[in-house]
Amino acid sequence: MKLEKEKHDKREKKKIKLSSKDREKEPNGKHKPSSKVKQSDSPSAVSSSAVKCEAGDGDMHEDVKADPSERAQHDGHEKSGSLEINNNIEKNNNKQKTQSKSSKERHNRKEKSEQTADVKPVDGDSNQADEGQGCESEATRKQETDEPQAAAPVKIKKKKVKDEKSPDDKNQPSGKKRKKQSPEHDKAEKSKNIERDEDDKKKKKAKKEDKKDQESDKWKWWEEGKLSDTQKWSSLEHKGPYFAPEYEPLPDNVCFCYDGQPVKLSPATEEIASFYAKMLDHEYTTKEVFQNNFFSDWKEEMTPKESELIQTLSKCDFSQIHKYFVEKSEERKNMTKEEKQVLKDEASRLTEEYGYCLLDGHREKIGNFKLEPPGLFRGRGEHPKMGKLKKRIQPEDVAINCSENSKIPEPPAGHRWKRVQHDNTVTWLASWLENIHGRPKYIMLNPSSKLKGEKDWQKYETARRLKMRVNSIRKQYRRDWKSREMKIRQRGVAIYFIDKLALRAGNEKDDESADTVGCCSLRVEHISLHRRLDGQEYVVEFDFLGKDSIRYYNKVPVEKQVFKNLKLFIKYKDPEDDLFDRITTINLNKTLNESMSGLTAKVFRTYNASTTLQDQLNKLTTEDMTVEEKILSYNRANRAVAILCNHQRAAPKTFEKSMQLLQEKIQKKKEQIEEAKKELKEAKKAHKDAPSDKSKKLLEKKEKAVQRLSEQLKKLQLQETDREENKVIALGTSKLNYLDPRITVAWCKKHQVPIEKIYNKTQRDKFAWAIDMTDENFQF
DNA sequence: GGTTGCACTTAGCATTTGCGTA
DNA sequence: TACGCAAATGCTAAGTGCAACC
Repeated sequence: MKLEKEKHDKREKKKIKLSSKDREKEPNGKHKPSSKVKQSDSPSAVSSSAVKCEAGDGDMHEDVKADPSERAQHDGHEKSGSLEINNNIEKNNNKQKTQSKSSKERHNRKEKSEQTADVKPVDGDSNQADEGQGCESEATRKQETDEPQAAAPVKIKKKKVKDEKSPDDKNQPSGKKRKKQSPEHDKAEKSKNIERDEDDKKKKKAKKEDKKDQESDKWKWWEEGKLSDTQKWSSLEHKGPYFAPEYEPLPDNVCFCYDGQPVKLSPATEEIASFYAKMLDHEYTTKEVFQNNFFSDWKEEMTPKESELIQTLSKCDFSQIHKYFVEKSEERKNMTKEEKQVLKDEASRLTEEYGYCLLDGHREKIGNFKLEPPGLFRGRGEHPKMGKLKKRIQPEDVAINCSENSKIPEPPAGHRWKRVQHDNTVTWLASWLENIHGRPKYIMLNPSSKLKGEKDWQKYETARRLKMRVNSIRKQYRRDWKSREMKIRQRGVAIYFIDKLALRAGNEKDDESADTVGCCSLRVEHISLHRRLDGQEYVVEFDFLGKDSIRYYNKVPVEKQVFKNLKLFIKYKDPEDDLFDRITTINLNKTLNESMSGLTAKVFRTYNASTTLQDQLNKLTTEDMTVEEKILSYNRANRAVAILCNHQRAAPKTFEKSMQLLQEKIQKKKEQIEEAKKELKEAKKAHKDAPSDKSKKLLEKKEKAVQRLSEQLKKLQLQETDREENKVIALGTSKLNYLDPRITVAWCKKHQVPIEKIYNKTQRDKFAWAIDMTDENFQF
C-alpha cells in the first residue's frame, strides 16, 4: 500500500512540475486536442480510462487508440506474434502522451486502487539452486587463421604511396598513354621508378612488421585468469582527460543584433549565443521549451548590462553568427588535401598522447578521452531540460582515478584536480558531474579493452545460464498469474512481458526527464485490451514511448489468464495510473535473482536476442547459398532481433534517392543481360552454321558474359532487398550489445563466410575474444 | 524496505572517412 | 580526380542495477 502511495506521490510531483500546457503540445509546439484530458477531468470518467475493454467476459469493443493508418504493420515475427514497427518514426516517436490530472483526483484514484488489492500473502515463490558461475572457458580454443584486418591497411597504404608522389609525378599521365621522352629522360624516370618501388617496398615491409608486432602484442586476456569480481586492476596509469579547446571570440565583423541594433557581447555571453546560433538550422530551436531553457540559462551568464538590455529571445538576431559558422564549416570541407592531413596528423597525435592508458602493464585504448565540450543540452523526445546550458568542465570539476605508484596526470597549468583517488574496484579513469542533471559522467576504456570484454563475456554466460533455467522460470510465472496476492500476479505478468516481448525493466525515473516507460512503469493508458482483434483472441495493444523516446507499438495475442489479469489490474484505475502498481524493478529483480543468481530483467533481452539469432540463422542458412545470400540471411536474422528489441532508426535522408539509383542500376543490368543473351544466340547460330575454334571461343565468351551479368544482377537485387528491409531498423545496437558474438563467429566458420563481411574493424576489435576462442560447433 | 548515489551498459543521432563511379 | 553516398566512428543521452545508507 505504501509502495503504491509513494509511486503515486512521485507521479503527482512530476505532473505538478511539468505544466499541463507543455504536456498537451505536439512536438512542433502546436496544441493538440486532447480527448483524454476531457475524459479524466470528468468525475464520471473514473473507471472508464483510455484502456478500453469489455464489460465482463462477453463481446468486446475493439478500440484502437491511435489512427490505424499511422501504424505500419509488420508481420511474420515469430516471438511476439505480431510486432509492428511504425515506419513513420519521426512522426510517431515524437508523439506525446496527453496527461493531466488534478492532485485531488489523483488522490481519489489511489484510494480506489487500494480497493482492488488482495493482501492475503501466499508463499508461491520457490527458491532454486544456482548453477555454475562466471565465465566458462570454451572447450576448443582455435587460433584465428584469417587476417581480417589486412584489407583496410593495404588500401590505406596504396593511397599513401599515391599521395607521396612528387608534384611532378602527380601531373604525369601514367602507363601506356605516356608520350615518348628522350632516352635521358627515360633513364631518369626509370631510376625514379626504381627508387619509388624500393621505397614502396620498404614502407610495405615496415607496415607489415608493425602489424605483426601489433598482432603479437595483442593482449589475449581471455587466456589468463580473472583478478576478482571486486578488484578491476592492479596498476593503472594515464594522462588524464583532454580538455575542450578554449572559446575563440567572433571576428569584429560578425555581429549579434538585438532589436535590430548590433550589440558587442562579452566573451562568455557571446560563446553561449554561438551555441544557439550553430543550432538555428535544427528543429530544436523552434521548440518553446528549448527556447525558454536556453534564454533563462543565457541570461544567468550575461553581465548586468547585457541582462538589462536583452529581454526577449524573439528580438535576438543570431543570423550573422549562424552564417559565420556555416561558412567556417564550408571552409573546412573545402580544405586542400594537405590542410586536411595536418588536422588529421594533429588528431592522431592527440589520440596517441591521451587516447591510451597502461592497465596492468598493457596498453589499452580509452573510449572517450576528450571531455565533453560546452554547449546546449539536446535531450531526446520531449525533454523538459532541452536547451539548457551544458557548462564548460574545468579541471577543478574532474576526479582522477589511477594507481598510487603511477605517474599522476598533470592538471592544466594553474589548475588542480577536484581529487585524485586510487580505487581499483572501479574501472573509470576520470569523472565529473554534469550540470544538467547533476549526474556523474566518466572516462572509461574502449570496448576492445580487457575490462569491457571480460564483462561482456560474462554477460553472455549469464544469458546462457538462463537458457538452462528458463523453463522452470516460465512455469513459475504461470503459477503466479493465479496467485491470491495481487503483487505476485502483477509480477508474474510483468516477467511474462519481459520474457515474451523483451521489454526493458522500466525503473522509476526522476522528475525532470522525458516521459518514457519500461515494463514496470507502464501505465494504464499504454495498453488497450481486445477480446478479439484481426482474427486473434486476447490481444494486448501496446503503445508507449520507451528509451530515447522511441515508440513501442505492438499488438500481441496473450494467454487468457494474462488477459484476465490485465483487466483486473486496470479496474478502477485512470489512464495515468501505473499498470503494475504493486511492483518495482527492485523487487522484480530480487525475485528473478532468487530463481537464478545474477538474473535480472535485462538478462532476458540478451537471452532472447541471442536465441533468436541462433534459431534464425539455423533456419535461414543452407549450404548451397552464395556468400552474398548467406550475408542476406545473417542480416535477416539480425533484423528479427532488432525488431524484437525495438531498435529503430530514422530512415536515412537519402533513402528514396539511393533506392531509386539502385533500381535504375538493376534495370540497366537487366537490359545488358538481354543484350548479352541476344549476342549469345547469334554466337550459337554462327558456331552451328560454321563451327571453328574461333566461333567456339566466341560462344564460350558470350556464355560467360551472360553468367557474369546474371550474377551481378542477383547481387544488386539482394542489396535492394536488404536495404529496403533495413530502412527503419537499426541492426548495429543488437549486434553490439545483445548478440553473443560466438554465435556469429561459429556461423561464419561453419558456412565459410569471412568474418569481416559481418563485423567491421571496430566490431572485430570488440569481439576479439570471441573470434579467437570460438569454433564452428559453438552453441549458445 | 525504501531511497539515493554511483558505476556501468545500451542507445540513436551526428560527423567523418573512404569507396565506387562518372 | 571530384563527387556523392554508405559505412564507420564519435559523441553523449538515457537506460539498468547494485550497494550503502537511513
